[in-house]
Parts: sequence; structure tokens; C-alpha cells
Amino acid sequence: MKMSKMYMPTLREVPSEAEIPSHQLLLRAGMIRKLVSGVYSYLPLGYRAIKKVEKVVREEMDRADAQELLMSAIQPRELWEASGRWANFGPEMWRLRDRNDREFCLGPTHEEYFTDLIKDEIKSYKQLPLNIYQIQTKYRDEKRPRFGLMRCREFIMKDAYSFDVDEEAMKVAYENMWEAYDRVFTRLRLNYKVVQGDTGAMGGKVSHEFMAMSDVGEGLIAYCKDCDFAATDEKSEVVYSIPSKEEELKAVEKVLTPEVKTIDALVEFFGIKKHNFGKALVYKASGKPVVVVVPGDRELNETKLANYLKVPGHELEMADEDMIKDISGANKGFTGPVGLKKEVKVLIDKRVTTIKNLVVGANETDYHLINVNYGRDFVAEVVEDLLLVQEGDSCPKCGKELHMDRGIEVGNIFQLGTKYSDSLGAKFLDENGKEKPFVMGSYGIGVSRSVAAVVEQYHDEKGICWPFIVAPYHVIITVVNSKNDEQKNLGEDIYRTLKKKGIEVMLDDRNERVGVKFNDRDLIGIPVQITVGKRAAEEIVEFSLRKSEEKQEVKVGSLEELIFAAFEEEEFSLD
RNA sequence: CGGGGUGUAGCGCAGCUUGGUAGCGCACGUGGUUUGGGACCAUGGGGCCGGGGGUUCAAAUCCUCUCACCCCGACCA
Repeated sequence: MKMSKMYMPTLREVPSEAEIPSHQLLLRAGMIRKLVSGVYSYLPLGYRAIKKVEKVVREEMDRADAQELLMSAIQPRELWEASGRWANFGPEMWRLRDRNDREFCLGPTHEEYFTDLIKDEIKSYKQLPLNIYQIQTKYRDEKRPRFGLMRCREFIMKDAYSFDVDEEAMKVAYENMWEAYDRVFTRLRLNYKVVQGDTGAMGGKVSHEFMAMSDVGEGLIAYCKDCDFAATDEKSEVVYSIPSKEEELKAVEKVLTPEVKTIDALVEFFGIKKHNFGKALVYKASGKPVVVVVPGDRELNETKLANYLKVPGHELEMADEDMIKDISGANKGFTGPVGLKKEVKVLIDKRVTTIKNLVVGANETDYHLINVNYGRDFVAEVVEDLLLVQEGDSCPKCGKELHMDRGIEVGNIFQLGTKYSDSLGAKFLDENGKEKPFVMGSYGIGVSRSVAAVVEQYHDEKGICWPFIVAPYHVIITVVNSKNDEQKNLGEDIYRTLKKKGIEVMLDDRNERVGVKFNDRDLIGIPVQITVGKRAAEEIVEFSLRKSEEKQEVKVGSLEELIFAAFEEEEFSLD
């Protein structure tokens, strides 16, 4: 494409709304534009990058025997009522009504719809396994969209669904998708980790997330360098024990602790370690109060709490001061498991039961109790693990130290089981003529988010440095002086020649100063840069790669070889 | 949803404290000179100062309501 004709509105300055590199660069490079918060347009260059990702995804899905189709983004309420998710999905679901007041949503995901689609057509085990997918825009009315393409309210996703005869066959499909995902993200040249994930609102038990490593990633993961353990912070099992004190159980005492409300303040006041305190948190789960006690030095994992209580995540929130006062009889900061004013559910992380002579809130403003012991002074529902993992915990698999890192969730795979086939009545006949529900899996890839992830991993201070596989174009030819006929003609010659070989080429024939052209090409990040300048008459041009600073003067005739060598280096090939 | 911040030309911003009818840089149009890392000269176009209401002779500026956007938190398939 000749750049004199392109719609590529690059910006010199960073729009003030953008915070992270991918957001700033995609805006500046004229690849995306925002319509409203969390809703973007993909401009020609950006859309080409999107299509490149889609292409890789398609190729690998097709290779894995998944079949592409396309469903509507609009889904009727009834479908979601059947699975119970119309109520459970919460405010993130984008709901709308038609002229007859019939209710719909814009699909945030498509489990129900896919299940409904196949249930009347697939009636025999002989028709299984089946794996179907689509690439489509998804809608989630996020509370807080941010970071450009990273967290949008409308985004492009590939979603696949597998249908199998039993658990075992479903696991085969799951492995198959896992491998396909490995190929996708490897081809996209992303540095990523596969981690265990929480299944959340999707249902099912087992899930994995594909995380592109990045400091600006919103996902926190815990992983082990000595074995292959890796999990999201929400999911990660916490293996940690409290240093036990060999001491006698002492008698409970009430101590005046005015204005000492936080754990840090208590540590100072009592002069003992954080883990000798029991931190009592009051939550509201689907409107009902729950008191949760965790060791004073640890954070509660709300996902684990929601899962344990079997309430949707969005229905779990911290109680307000009024509710705290109502159940404990004291101001916030003095809640404890002993002597609550109201009958409420009290949960306790198992590790708290091992702490001797615990310090807890007295449920009386300005007082704490010391020397409280589980079993002797109070009992509660003991939960195996309600804690949030932290750096330095022991690896649940091998016992070595865990590390924490950040990642962008670009893919996830779920073993759904029969949640949707059961609720939607999707059954087939097995070889004994017996009706059985499909055993399902679902598999997502954030296409637009993957583009952002690639930019996060491939950029420098000048702009984006696309790998060939996602680059909007492979080569950019810069004509230094567009009014110089020799340069202009040679540029066009090279442009035509390379295009004939199937190479995607941009020709910067704009009547701009060379500095503008150089800066733009660095910004938009086309991997191969060819500069046609002073020595055009000798058929000598400059060849350079965006990712390195090196430039070399070469004869026009050797360009093709150099380009293919650069492809080779990234294991990239044209179709 | 809680806390904080910002809305003035396409982008980045000043003006607001102390009211007098809008300005700078970049971008854009035209003419010219330039052309190896974001040129220069001349000239020109573009604003319901986010929106409503109020105070005032007079509001970008003061008051009030509202909307949008951004950040932190909460939430997250």
C-alpha cells in the first residue's frame, strides 16, 4: 500500500488518557481509536494486526479439528435463564430489549447458545467428539474498562466449545486445545505461562489460563522455579504454616486498646508478631453477613471465600460499618470470633486454629481479647484454605519457594463437565441406547487483547516492534525525497517487485520530511525497513530491521534474500 | 460502587484564584523555499470553553445540578 493513500493518523503526542505502552502506542500509531470508554475502532493498520492474530488462531484451531462457524452476538434471555446465569452473571451482562419488550443480552460468552445449537442435531455418540468455534465480538459491561485493548467492554474473542461422550474423552479434547493454544501463542512469539485458573462464573472444576508475561498485566500469578507449578493468585493453594510457639494456654483477658484498629497498630501496641492476631473480616454474601477469621499477617482470598460459600463473586462484598456494628456491637476494627452479638456464620482459616493465645477483637469498641484459643474459647466452621498466596509461600507441589509475577490473560481453557448440557437438556444416546448429557469444555482466546500483549512485549522507546507474524505489513520502503525521481522510481520498483513475491509492503511516498517518515515507521513498527536515498542511482539502498539498530547498504538485487533470511530467523513464512 | 482528578480547536495545554465575551504549540488549507531523523517564511480556516439551570449589566471564570473521561480501590469469565 502506498502511504500517500493510507488512513494512518499517527500522533506526535501521547493522548493523556493512555497509561500503558500498548495503549499509548496503538493510539499514537493510528491503529485504534476510542469511541467511548472500553469501546474501540480498529483502524486499517490495527485491524491488519488483528486479522493476523485471527489467522494464526484459525489455522491452529482448524489443525486441531475444530470447525469455525459464526453465531449472533444477540442472545435471548430464556437461554440464560435455563443455565441460571441470567441472574448469576451480574451487572457485567449487557442487557437490552426489543420493541416488544423481549429481553436479550449481548453475548459475554456463548456456552448456552452453542449447547442449544447442537442439542437437537447431535443425537448419537457416533457424531462425537465435536469441537466448534467462532471469532466474534464479545460484550462485557466491565465496571472499569482500562488500558486500551487490555480490558474492553467490546472485544474480539475466539471461543470454542467441545462436546464429548464422557469425562475422559473431554479431557482428550482439553489436552488437544491446550496444545493448539501452545502453538498459537508460540507462533505469536509471546512469552507466556500456562497457569491453573479459577473457574468462576463459567462453572466446571479444572481450568488453565494462558498468561502473557508483562508488568502491566492485570493477572497475578504464583509459580515455582523448581517444578511446573503455576496458578493465578485467586486459585493458588496456600501452603504456609504459622511458627508455633511452645507455650501454655493462658487465661483470656480483655485489654483496653483505644483507637488501635489495624493489625499494624496492634503489633505496635502489643509488641508481638502479626501472625499472633486473628483478623476478623465481615463480608456480605448475597446480602447475608459472614465473619471470616484469617491469620493477622495474611490476606483473605475472596475468590476462595465466594467459592466456599457458593455465591457469585459479584454478590460478595465487604460489609459496611452499620452491618459490622449490628453483628459485633462494636465499631469497625474490634470485631472478633468470641461474643458476637448476633448469630452469624463464622468461618475460620484452618491455620488460625493452630495459633496459641491469639489476640482478637473483643466485639466491644476499644477492646481486644488476648490469650484466646480455638476450641477452648470459641468454635467456628473451619475452612482448609481461605488465604491469598504471597511471594515466599511454599510450592504446593514440590515445597520450594513460590514467586509472584504479572501476566495478561490471553487465553483460557475450561473443563465444564455437564453444567450446560444438564441445564439445557442437551443429551445424546450412547452405544447402549442410554441418554447421556454431553460433557463439555470451553476455550477462549482474547484476539484483540493478544494484539495488546504483543505490543507490550515488543516495543521500545520509539514505538512498536512487531514480529512478522502479527505485523500489519512485513516491509516498509521509505523514499527519502519523494520529489527526486530516481529515488521515487527505484522505491516503486522495489515495491512492485516485493509485492509480486507475496510480501506485504508499504511504500512511504508521502511528501514529508525524512524525519517524519523515519519516526512514523519506527512508531508503527514494520519489521523490515528499506531506505531509498542518496545512492538510488547506483541501485544501492539501506536495509535495516526495526528490532535492531544496524543498517547496511545493499544492492537492490539482494533485498529479497535479506528479507527471507529475516523471516527465517523468526520461523515465519509466507503462505 | 467508594475515593481522587480532568473536561477550553484533531492532539497536548494556558486562561479560571481577582468575571469584561478565548489563546499558545503541534496538526490542517493556500503560496513559496526546503528534503538522510518530527523544516522555514507568509497567509488562512477551525471553538454553543462537556451539558442544563442560576447569580450578574456582563460568566470559560462564581454557585448548583448533571454527563463524560482518567487514576486508585473494589470487581473480573
